[in-house]
Amino acid sequence: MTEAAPEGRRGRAPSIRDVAREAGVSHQTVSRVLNDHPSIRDETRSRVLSVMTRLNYRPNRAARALVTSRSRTIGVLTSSRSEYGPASSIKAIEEAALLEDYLVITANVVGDDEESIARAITHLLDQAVEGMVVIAPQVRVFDALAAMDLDLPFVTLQSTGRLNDHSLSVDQMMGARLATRHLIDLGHRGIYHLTGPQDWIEAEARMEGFLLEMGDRDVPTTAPILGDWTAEFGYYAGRELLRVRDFTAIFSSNDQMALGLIHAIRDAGLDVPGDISVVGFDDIPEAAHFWPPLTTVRQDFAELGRRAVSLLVGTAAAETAAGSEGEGSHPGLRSVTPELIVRGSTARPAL
Amino acid sequence: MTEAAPEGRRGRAPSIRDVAREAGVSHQTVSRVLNDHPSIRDETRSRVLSVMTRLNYRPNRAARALVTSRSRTIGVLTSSRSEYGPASSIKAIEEAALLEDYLVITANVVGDDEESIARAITHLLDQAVEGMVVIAPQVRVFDALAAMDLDLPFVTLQSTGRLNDHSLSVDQMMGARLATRHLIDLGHRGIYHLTGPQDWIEAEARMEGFLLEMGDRDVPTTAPILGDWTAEFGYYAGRELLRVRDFTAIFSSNDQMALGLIHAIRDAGLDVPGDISVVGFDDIPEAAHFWPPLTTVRQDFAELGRRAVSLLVGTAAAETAAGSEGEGSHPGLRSVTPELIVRGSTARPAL
DNA sequence: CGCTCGAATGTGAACGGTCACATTGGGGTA
DNA sequence: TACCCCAATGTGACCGTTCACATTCGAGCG
Repeated sequence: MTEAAPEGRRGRAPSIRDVAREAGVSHQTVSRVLNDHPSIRDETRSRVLSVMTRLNYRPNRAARALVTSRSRTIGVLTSSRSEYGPASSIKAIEEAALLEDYLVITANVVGDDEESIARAITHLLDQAVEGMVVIAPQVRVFDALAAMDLDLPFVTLQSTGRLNDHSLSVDQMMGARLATRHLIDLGHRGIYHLTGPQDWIEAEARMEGFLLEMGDRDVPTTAPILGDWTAEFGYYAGRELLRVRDFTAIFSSNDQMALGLIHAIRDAGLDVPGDISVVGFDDIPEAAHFWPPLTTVRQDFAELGRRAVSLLVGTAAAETAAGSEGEGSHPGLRSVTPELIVRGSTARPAL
Repeated sequence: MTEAAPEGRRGRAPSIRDVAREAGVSHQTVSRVLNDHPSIRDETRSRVLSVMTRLNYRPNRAARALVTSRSRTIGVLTSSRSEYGPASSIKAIEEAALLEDYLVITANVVGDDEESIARAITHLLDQAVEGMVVIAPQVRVFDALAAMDLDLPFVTLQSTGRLNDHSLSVDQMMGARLATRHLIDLGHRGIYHLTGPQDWIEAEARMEGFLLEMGDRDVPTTAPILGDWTAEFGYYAGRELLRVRDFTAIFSSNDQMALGLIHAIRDAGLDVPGDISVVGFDDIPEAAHFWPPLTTVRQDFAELGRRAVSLLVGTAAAETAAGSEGEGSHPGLRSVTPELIVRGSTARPAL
């Protein structure tokens, strides 16, 4: 009566056995074609392949994962996913992973408490990821990661003195030095630095670069101002700073805060760069059209993402193949050099 | 000799049967605990649960997907993934999906040719997604989707006259009308509109809103200028436009282009809003700190993402439960009202 | 000419869950 | 008291793939 189904099982997608039957071979032969095993006659292979396309066959990833216990999945752990930098890196990660036939899933750290960090990590673990890319570079995330002592390979896109087995980064310190050097070279001596949140590793690195460069050039250093990456904060920080005008330049840890700063400076009736020079960090696409166009440090987020994947996939492959080894491998791969982009927001200080 | 493994199988994660053995129940009972089946004695349940935590048991998603043939995965199809709007929506989608215990994977459409669109869709299909959210709202993507006539539920985050079964959107047309109305109310009559790429559905909707409002108010319309969403384009468009100064206001289809426009206007020695008023669209976080702060239309990207998930998960559930039904359901859910944010980039026209 | 070997293919058992269908053992009811 | 029912649990098959181990067959060789 109700045994309608014209062929195959009720709505189920065609399986390897359906293909096998149609092609007149065993299911194992089909499997071999899928994994291009060497000893398959060309004629057999093409016959199987043609049946596959005819039936619109798609290998079932779940079944494969089940038996191989490999998910071919990379997890990305991130906070601030919608910001330009992370978003660009994620995009690159996905594209690179796709080429290696890996799947990418991301988990957001919503708060910065232990629990939400753990929840995000757990989410990734539930998907049986084979490796992780950490873009949310709060120190706390690393602590959580360490505490769970899972033996997953992971890579962070931020430099960190502490965990340099895993780190891969734009040389933040160098970038900060470039920015600072530029200001000093222009003749500035009263220079403030607006940092990112203090538990962000990259914020720390930029601050360190700033302080080192100031020290090297014997410019008296000022206390860094702890920011939170937002334009909003930059604006208020600028207002505070301007109450005592003991500076002629500011190096902001990212472009958004620089934008806020410029806004505040202009609100105070002053000119950028006439009265005060501002340097940002990141080179977001809008930076070239700020008023004035922003001098900033460009980082190649996409490159970072691509390298993260190659490192991770490489590691995974190596681990499968042989015992663990080659920590210091990929020497040139680990650091990407940032670039100073000079635009209109910096000039020699007024006398 | 080599039968080392202290307990359990070689390195494999604990399975439902391991838990069962330890708890002295059958594997099926463990399964029932996992799916919280009603008829399980409290004592049994808690015993099983405690074994689970002790063994650090994690259900194997692949196995579950295999037998149920449900992946609990939502696919997001996107281009321009790193821009603020899409990125915000994606973030919200992920958070909402997580609550429903769904996994989110995204696929980027890299070019806009048929092939890369097909590749992205195929990628999602390979993961056996149960539904799709389309954020790359090029008309072409829909054509491709229609051409493959898969019976997946999908939702687009952009309004479209054509596919309104699936659409869910900020009322783009209304937003555009609000922006345009604001300019007209201020007294502007020479108003240009800078659109997004012509095959973007939302660009089209905004353009339509603009034209309708202009018509309603009997303001002579001008030919829209086809843009590409970038600040760069806004800049060059501004330069071109300024060669013939037959306007006093511009409504830009997004904030980035508005930024470029302002840059061009200022380069030409003119003032915003003194000489020319500019309105944007999106209200990206930086917009409040542009110089001048940008008048724009805010859309709630996150809300959109959340609703997309609830719609999709709802559909999936409904489809499983009963026959197809309720197309027009969720009446208020389908449209999110945008809001005009008036800041400093608009003013009455100079005489 | 019989034997070994390897290329090409087949067979059956996993993998870790869920599903459909038993199987128990009281408690309420006729 | 016999019966039925339901709550609580168990049993075995199955999902679609890969893995380990056959099997077949012709070529090369002593």
